[in-house]
Amino acid sequence: MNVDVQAKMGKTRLRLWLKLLKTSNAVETALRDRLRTEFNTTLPRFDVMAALARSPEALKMSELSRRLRVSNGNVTGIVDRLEAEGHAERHAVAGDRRAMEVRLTGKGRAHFNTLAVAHEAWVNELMGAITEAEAMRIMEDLDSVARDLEGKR
Amino acid sequence: MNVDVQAKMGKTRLRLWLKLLKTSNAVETALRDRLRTEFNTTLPRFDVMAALARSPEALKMSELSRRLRVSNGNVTGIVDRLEAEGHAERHAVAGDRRAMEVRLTGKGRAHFNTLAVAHEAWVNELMGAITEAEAMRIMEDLDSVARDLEGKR
DNA sequence: CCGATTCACTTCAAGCTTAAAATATCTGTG
DNA sequence: CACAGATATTTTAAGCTTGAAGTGAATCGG
Repeated sequence: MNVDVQAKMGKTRLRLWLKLLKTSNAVETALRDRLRTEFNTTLPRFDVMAALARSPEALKMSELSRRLRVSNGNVTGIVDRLEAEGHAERHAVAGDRRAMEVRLTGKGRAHFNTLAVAHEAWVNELMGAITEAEAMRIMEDLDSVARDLEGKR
Repeated sequence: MNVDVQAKMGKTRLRLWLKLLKTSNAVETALRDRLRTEFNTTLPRFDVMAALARSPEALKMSELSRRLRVSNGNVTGIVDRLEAEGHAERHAVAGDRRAMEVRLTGKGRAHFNTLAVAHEAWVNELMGAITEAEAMRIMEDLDSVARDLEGKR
C-alpha cells in the first residue's frame, strides 16, 4: 500500500476509535445514571449480579474476577457491598479453605430480575437508531477486532 | 412490527451493546496499560493535554470540563497532577477573578507530541482488523446513535 | 514429610469519577 | 448602592479500579 493511502487509513481508524469511545461512553453514562436514580445501584454491582444470575452454580471470587475481567481486589469490594445490601452472600468452599463462593440471595435474585428487564429496555431505547442488519454487521466487524486483541493478551 | 420480531430485535441490540462495550473496554485497557508502562501517564491526563494542545487559546477550567464531558471537580484533580508534573500551568484570567485558564508548558507540549504519535500508532495497531470501508460504515451507524442520544440530554 | 512455589483472597495506596456542598466572585434589577 | 441569583472553581464523601504487597492454604518435587 502506498504511503499516503496508509496514512489516510490510519487517520480513519483513529477517528473511528474516538467515535466508538464517545458512543459507548454516552450509552454507559446513561445506563449508570438510570441505575443510580431509579434503582440506587451501580453498573459494577449489576455486572456482578448478572454473572451470578447467569451461572447455575455459585461462583468463586477468582472466577468472578476472571469472567468480568477485573482484578481480584475489585471483586472483593463489590461483593462486600452486595453482601452489605443483602443481595449476595459468601460461603466457604468445601475442600479448599482459601476459597469463597458467592451466590445471590433470594432478595438479590428478585432485585436482579427487575434490573435486567429495565436494563434491556434501556439499551433498546438508547441504541434504537441501529437496525437489525446494521447490528449484525457491526458485531462481525467488532468480532474481528476482539479476536485480534485476544491474541495480543 | 410483530411482537416476536420486535423481541428478537431487542435481543440483537443488547448483544450489540455488550460487544461494543467489551471491544471498547479492551482497546481502552490496552491504551491505558501502554500509557502507564511506556510513559508513566494516564488516559485522563492524555485527554486533558490533547484538549489543550488542540486549542490555539488557553482554556478555562469550565471549558475543559465541558469539552471533555467530565465534572468540574474531576478537572481540578487532573490539572493539579499535570501542574505537579510541570506539564501544565494555571493562570488568572484578566477581568474575572473567579476563573482560571490552563495551558501546556513547553515541556508539556513536547511530551504531548510524543504521546500523540505513539497513541495514533497504537490505535492503528489495535484496530488493524478494520478496513477503511468498514470504518466509514460503522462511523455512520454510530453517528445515528450519537445524534439520537444528543437529543435525550 | 518438608520446604518452595503456587494459588485464593484481602488489604493498601494512588488515581479517577461523580454529585453535592462550600467559596468566592460577578451581574442584573430595583 | 444593595442584594438576589448566577457562575467558576474547589472541596468532600463515596465508590470503582488497578497493581502490588500481605496472609494463609494447597501442592509438588525431593
